[in-house]
Amino acid sequence: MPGQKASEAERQIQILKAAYDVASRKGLDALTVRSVAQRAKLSTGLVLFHFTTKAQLITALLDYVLETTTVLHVTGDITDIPVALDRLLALLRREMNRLASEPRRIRLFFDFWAKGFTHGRIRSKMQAELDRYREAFRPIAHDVLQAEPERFAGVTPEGLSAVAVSFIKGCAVQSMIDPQGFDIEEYLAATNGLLGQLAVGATT
Amino acid sequence: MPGQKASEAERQIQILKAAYDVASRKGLDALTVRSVAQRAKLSTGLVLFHFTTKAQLITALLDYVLETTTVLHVTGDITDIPVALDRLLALLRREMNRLASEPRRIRLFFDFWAKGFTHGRIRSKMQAELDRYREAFRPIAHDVLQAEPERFAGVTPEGLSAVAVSFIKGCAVQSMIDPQGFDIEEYLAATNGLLGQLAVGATT
DNA sequence: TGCAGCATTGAACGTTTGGTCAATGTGAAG
DNA sequence: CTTCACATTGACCAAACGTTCAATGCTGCA
Repeated sequence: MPGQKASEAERQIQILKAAYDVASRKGLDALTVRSVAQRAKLSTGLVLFHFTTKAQLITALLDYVLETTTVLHVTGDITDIPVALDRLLALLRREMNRLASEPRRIRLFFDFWAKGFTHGRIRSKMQAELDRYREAFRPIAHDVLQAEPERFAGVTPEGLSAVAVSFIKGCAVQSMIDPQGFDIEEYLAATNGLLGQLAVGATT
Repeated sequence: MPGQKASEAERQIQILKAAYDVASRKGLDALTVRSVAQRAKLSTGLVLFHFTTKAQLITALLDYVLETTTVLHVTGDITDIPVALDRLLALLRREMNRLASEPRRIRLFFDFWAKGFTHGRIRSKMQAELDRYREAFRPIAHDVLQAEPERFAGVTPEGLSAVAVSFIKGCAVQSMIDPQGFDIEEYLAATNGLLGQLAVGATT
């Protein structure tokens, strides 16, 4: 039964959510115009009526994922931590917890990341997103270095935030493929032992 | 013109190399029985005659990639470095250089990694490979901790090697998507600043 | 030389894909 | 109520896919 109209924006969101559902569960390879239509309980034609082409649907889905996933929110409870290095470690902990708490979301993120190898449009979006993410670490990295300049001589805020981001993404690589064997506390204990102890001694 | 026989092993290798060629250039999505056959200059039928099914060809390609790519060789020139922490840093440097020198190989590695999200057989192989890789870091991590036990109190060899591997894989995440903007020296300077300076002071 | 066994070929098949389109129903305007 | 713009449907298409298979040539052995 054709008909049953809905506003443009509503339908777009409905379809996007269905696409997200399919892709986050079964992977981007399983993202089919038909599979999306089925999950949204719409016809295949309607999906393409609103997004014109599958490529545009994928691009829209990527935007949706980037908007809701990777943004680094430095919330108040972290800003309030007095010692800069503790702030950084708290941020690392929270980001690592996200890996465990929303694995499907982040798997989809990396699914797009891998697709970026061969698809220029996707690559540039992922590249920009990784840059944004690293940039969000910079203020805290800056504070850490300023708190103990003599200790971290030669380390730039850019370098430190790059290392922090690499560390998190590397944890993701391990955690996505082996969620069970991924032990956050072990990672944090090692990181803390490598960086934290001296700092605690220096600032107290 | 049918005929033109070759030994079983020869053909398998020829086909595998063609498969590697296609997958490392265009990605796993472009790995088609036909594309492999075309690059190997064989018929489509012959590819499946030797590998029975596309899934088996992919599995064989994964084995081939894992055998030739991720193995961590701790060569003599690194073993000879006297200070343990310098050994670790040298190893990190060499692994990071690999990211830049064989990007296609490593991109294919991560292409498989992403496919592992949804394919159990691939996932378990990748998981085992990541475990092997981390294990290869353990001896050096052990040396580092033993050289300055009071400095790294509470850090286990397992924890340190896990952090080292995460760092490398995280660099890969950045480097694969943005080879140009990836600055090895900046990463190493930051890492060295975070870890190395104190150690150098302590051991000289 | 002739035969048997197997590697090799390419056409063919069934399925799934992204995309098109005439037909149909819906909701608002007149 | 009629009309009209348009959201919606599902059948349909061509292309590409993995896979099958009868036919065809090699090659080593008798």
